[in-house]
Amino acid sequence: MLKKASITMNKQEDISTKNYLLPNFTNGFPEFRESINTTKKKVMEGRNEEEEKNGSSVGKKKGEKKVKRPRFAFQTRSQVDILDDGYRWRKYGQKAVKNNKFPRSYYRCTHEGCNVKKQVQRLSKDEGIVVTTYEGIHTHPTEKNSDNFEQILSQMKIYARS
DNA sequence: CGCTTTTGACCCGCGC
DNA sequence: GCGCGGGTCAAAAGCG
Repeated sequence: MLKKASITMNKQEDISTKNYLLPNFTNGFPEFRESINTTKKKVMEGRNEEEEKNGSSVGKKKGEKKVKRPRFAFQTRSQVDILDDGYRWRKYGQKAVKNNKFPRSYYRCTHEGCNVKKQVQRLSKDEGIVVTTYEGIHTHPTEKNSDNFEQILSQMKIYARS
């Protein structure tokens, strides 16, 4: 309901988020980078690998091909959950987590063959902190170039690459 | 009208 | 084996 409209209206917030994000990437927050390495290491170890579901009905879950699906998590200071990164996301689930009173939302990229998923969670401690976790790499170009968020995505792709 | 969101049910891995 | 926590499905509602 108040998703992209809010983002558009809260453009200022997005700018703040950007300014908050980019220095983390370039200058490097120790915790941040460590988190990235941890995530990447886990992915490299193959701890978490998922099968790509593709054109089959229910019931086929295990024993399929294992696709390395790099995950990347970062947190932003924003009052809006959804950050418009130029891709189109379809929400497919929402679940409440144990330690946080705010639910976690699950999104999936609406593109044929693009199995990128994203989950957004807001911390109950700080309402202004939103944790966004990307999973997978987009295999299609960005539709919009509305924001400089594309650069951030590029950074994320670089980190998630290998 | 075609799409996304909503929301409860289902499923799965894991710990007890 | 059962319950719990977390992730996904799918049917129906909602909205441009």
